[in-house]
Parts: sequence; structure tokens; C-alpha cells
Amino acid sequence: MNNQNVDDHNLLLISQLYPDVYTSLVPQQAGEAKPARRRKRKSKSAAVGEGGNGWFRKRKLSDEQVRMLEISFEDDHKLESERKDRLASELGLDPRQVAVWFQNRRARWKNKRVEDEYTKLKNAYENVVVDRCRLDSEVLQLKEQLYEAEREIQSLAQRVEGTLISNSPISSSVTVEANQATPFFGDYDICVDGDGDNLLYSPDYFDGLEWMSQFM
DNA sequence: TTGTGTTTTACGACCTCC
DNA sequence: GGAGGTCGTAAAACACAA
Repeated sequence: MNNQNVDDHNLLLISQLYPDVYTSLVPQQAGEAKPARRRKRKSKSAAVGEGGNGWFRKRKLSDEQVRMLEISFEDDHKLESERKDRLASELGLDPRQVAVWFQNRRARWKNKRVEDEYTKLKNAYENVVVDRCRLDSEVLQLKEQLYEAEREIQSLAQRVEGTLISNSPISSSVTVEANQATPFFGDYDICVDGDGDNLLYSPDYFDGLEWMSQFM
């Protein structure tokens, strides 16, 4: 470890243990006046203190400093001048650091809000998709039932037509056949469909396909 | 140990408000 | 015009897998 590294190490320790001391120490070592609002960004080599060119070192705020800043941020996301100065002196930080911390904190808060908003919208969208699927399959089922009902109506219509023809004086020869084909109420059996509804059907005549609800 | 991805601190440019 | 805001980004600090 050379002298420079030893100094670095010591300053790091000081910055962690005594942030206020560190803050007051660093500008002196850097030979800097109070930082201007628009500080020139230090080059990487200057930032690590190479060649004694500069003592700027980005240091992480201590847990306690961050905790206090968080409490203050919870209180109000905006930072008035008075509060900034008060926080800075309480935490042993440069007011500029406090301002920057609040700027960055607001940015993080905004990002998180956008993320949360995105998650909410995504969940809502997924629910809508699931609902849509369910409704589509319901529509399909209803269409099938409609198709079956239409087929039955068609079949009944054909049979009614056949009965009328057989009852006419011209075709009296088919009367017996027609009477055999038309079931009496007592010929129906009762069964239960998948939904638990009672259905009437005639095993002989309807061949198990044609049905009607018992309570229609 | 080192490469790499993420988080935190800091800055410059630009905008808004008083 | 100055103070303080956002936005985008650089760079240090940190976490962690390989």
C-alpha cells in the first residue's frame, strides 16, 4: 500500500464513521472552495485522486444519513431551501448533496410508480383476456345448442308435415304407420342431463337425440 | 480474482416559476 | 435572472456468479 492508498483508506474509514468530519475535510484537501452549482465533472483519474490532482471521491452516504433523508422524503418529496440547509447541517452533508439525493430519490420514486402502474395494467389486461376466452367458449356452446334446437325443429316440422299428409283422404293407407310413429306422453322416459335438469325423451321414437325439457 | 450487471451519487443541459 | 425541477448519463460502489 503506497501513501496515496493509505490516505484513501483512511478517508474512506473517516467517511463511514464521521461523515461530517469527512465532508469538511475533503474540500480542504482538494483545495476547493464551496462547490459551485454546476461543478465540472471530474475525470476518472482525478476522481480517484491520482497525482494529487484532486480529492473528489464519490462516497456512499451512511445508513443513518440515508435513513434520515428517507424520513424527510416521506414527509415531503419537494425540498425547500430551508429544509435542505437544515438537513445538510444535521447530517453533515453539503446542501448540494442533499439536493442531489432528493433529485435522485424522486427519480427512483417515479420509476417505481411507473413500474407499479405497468404491473397493474398488465394484470388487468390478463384478466380481460381470460374473461374473453371464457365468454368465447360460452358463445360456442350456445351456438351448438342453437344448432341442435334448429335441427330438432326441422325434424319435427317434417314429421308434422307427414302426419297431415297421412290424415288426408287420399293417403289413408299410411294412417296406421303415422299413429305408430307419434308417441303418446306415456311413451317418454325421464333422464337427467349434465346440468342436473330433467329431460323427457322417447327411446323408441326420438332415438335418444331429440329431447325437450320436462317443464317447457 | 475477475468480469458483469445493478444501484447510488453526481453532474450538465434544459425547463418552469416567481 | 436565479432557484429548483426533470431527464439523461457518467462513474464509483456494490453484489454476485463463474
